[in-house]
Amino acid sequence: MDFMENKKFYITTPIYYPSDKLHIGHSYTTVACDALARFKRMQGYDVMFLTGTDEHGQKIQDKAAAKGITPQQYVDEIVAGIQDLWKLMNISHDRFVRTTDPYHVETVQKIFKQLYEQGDIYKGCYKGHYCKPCESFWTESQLKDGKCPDCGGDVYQAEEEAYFFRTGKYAERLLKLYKDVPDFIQPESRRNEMIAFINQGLQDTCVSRTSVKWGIPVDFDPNHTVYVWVDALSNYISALGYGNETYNDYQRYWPADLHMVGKEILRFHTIIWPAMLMALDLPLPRRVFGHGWLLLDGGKMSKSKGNVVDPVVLCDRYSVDAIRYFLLREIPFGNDGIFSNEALINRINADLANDLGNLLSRTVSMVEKYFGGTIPAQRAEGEFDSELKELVEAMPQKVSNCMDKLLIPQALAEIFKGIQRANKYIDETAPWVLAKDEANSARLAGVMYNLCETLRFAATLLQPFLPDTAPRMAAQLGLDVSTMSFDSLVYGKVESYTVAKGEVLFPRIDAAKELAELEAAHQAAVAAAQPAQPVEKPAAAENIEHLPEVSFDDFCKVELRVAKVMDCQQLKESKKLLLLTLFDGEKERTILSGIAKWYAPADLIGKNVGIVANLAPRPMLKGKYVSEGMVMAADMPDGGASAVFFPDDVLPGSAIH
RNA sequence: CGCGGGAUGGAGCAGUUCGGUAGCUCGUCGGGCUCAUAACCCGAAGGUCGUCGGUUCAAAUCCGGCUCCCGCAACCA
Repeated sequence: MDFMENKKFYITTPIYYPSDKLHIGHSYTTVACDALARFKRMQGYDVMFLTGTDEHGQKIQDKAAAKGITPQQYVDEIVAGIQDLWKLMNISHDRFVRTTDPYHVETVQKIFKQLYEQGDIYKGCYKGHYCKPCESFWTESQLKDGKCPDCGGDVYQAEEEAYFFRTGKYAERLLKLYKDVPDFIQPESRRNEMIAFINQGLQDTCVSRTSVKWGIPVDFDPNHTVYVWVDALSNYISALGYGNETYNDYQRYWPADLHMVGKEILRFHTIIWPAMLMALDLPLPRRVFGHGWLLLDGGKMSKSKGNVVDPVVLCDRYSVDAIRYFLLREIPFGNDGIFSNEALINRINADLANDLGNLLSRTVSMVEKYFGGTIPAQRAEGEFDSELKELVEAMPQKVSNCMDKLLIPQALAEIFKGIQRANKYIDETAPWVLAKDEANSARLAGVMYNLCETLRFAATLLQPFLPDTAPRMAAQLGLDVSTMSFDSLVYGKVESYTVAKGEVLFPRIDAAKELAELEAAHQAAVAAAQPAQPVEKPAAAENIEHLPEVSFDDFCKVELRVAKVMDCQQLKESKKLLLLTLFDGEKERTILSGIAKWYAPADLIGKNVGIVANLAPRPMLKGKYVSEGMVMAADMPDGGASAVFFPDDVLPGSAIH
């Protein structure tokens, strides 16, 4: 066992972008990493668990400006909230890197300079289109009809001088990497996607901006700031002290054993990041895992469905460990999982309350009742023992194997198999029958001992997943938490137990009542949104983004008019678009509107809607149609749209101001 | 023919590589037990494995056609 001591394990979460509060999805990623980190620590690994925040960029610059504070003030505030959340959720990160930390800045500047000097970064001219929300530059060919291919939002012409990283140069080596190290990208299905992406032709990556002020300056060319990739991805080594003197752990921990990322950023971690490291001639991370997303009931996040997705609210209501358990147990390996209050309550009741909590409760009660709290040394074996014992003894290795393969839900399932087997064992041995005859005392003691051993194994193995609960179990079992290491999982190692009944581990939730309460809260919210007598402050749209002020003259350049929908068709070529024929007071015009998901043609025909009348006509669907304007609609919280209607007595062509 | 994923008892999923009694969790119903958090244990009902056809002694599994759903992409000015 001693030679294990020097093995290290370096695991990272993505660094989160602090433009808004984090949601339950971020919690999922971080909790998964935390469980892995804690598990490895328990196994005696020298663990470095890194998380942090990616704090630069146009979006944050804008948000701060809108609030009238500096970007630094803005991110400081949000980052404090993130750190509070991790504290609440018992995240055991060893280090928290912020890309605004001076040491990180120093490292990024050094890396940038080195790559430039050796020719992997070159200066070019970017004749591109920039999308603010996505913080992305797009080439002409990438643009979709002049729109951002990611979000479909506005892009504006940006002809700026920029530095580029020669990603394309490393295409072959990347493909070879995927081939030589099959585990590099996980789950495996995603590897093929990355290969396909590279085979489409890798373009060089733009790595600087002159238009964004809130970023790390390129020290040898101060007009430029470093753009996201070199800045953000470098956190994984800057936080170890690579390129700076603040830390000195690079030799000890690099390369990373696991970069855990969401599937949406897997590409950057499996292409740009390794390419950068190749250019720097540094070792490559061993594994990048792209996990699935936590989807909400019905596919999309929707407050109207009564889903509470704020992790703080959930933790307050159901306890941190309950949420941790749900996240780790419910999301299948590499796939998306569904979050619903019902599933959450179900999991808590079925697994944590009924199986685990109740097993501890009934075991401790019996030891107190039959033996005054201490199991006597005189113990007899009997029928059913071997099956339970074998299962429990095999548990640590099975759990460990699952964790190595990142099968976290299965790892938990293995532990709960033991718990369920112990519940059955109680039924089989019927201790209450044994207790009736003093002659059975030794056998009864044996049964209690086996139950306590099972619970000890379970508590020990659950520590990484349920860091609050495991010590509470230990306390009731009379165990010292500090002795509960992975190595201590030898059946029979603990000689005896003196238990002490404690409070219920996980109170059972009355599902019907709870769901009714949530529904009531939802109804109340709906009622509040109705125009009550005094208008109450309604729930508001989230993440309101402001645009720069415009002059009245500029506003007048936009021609808003009422038009009547004469005809409307669902297009075969598109699921999202409706083809509208509108009478604008003078003539009929055609507009394609992306509201097909929310309106049937019959909902619209004959109605008066608001349109933007002087928008430049745009060819759509490969030029098959030309859209001459835009139908006004409000964004809905569920991602839908609500069109602007006018009463029938408003005449088509009427101007809107 | 844009790329990919999926369709299995009421719900959520496994099984499909290398054909051969269709399995798990939750829910439902019945029974048992009383140590325990109305918990636990056992049993039952419930599926022509999306559809049509092919190969085969035998197909959820292999082959082909089709339908529907979900991402992404085309695109929601």
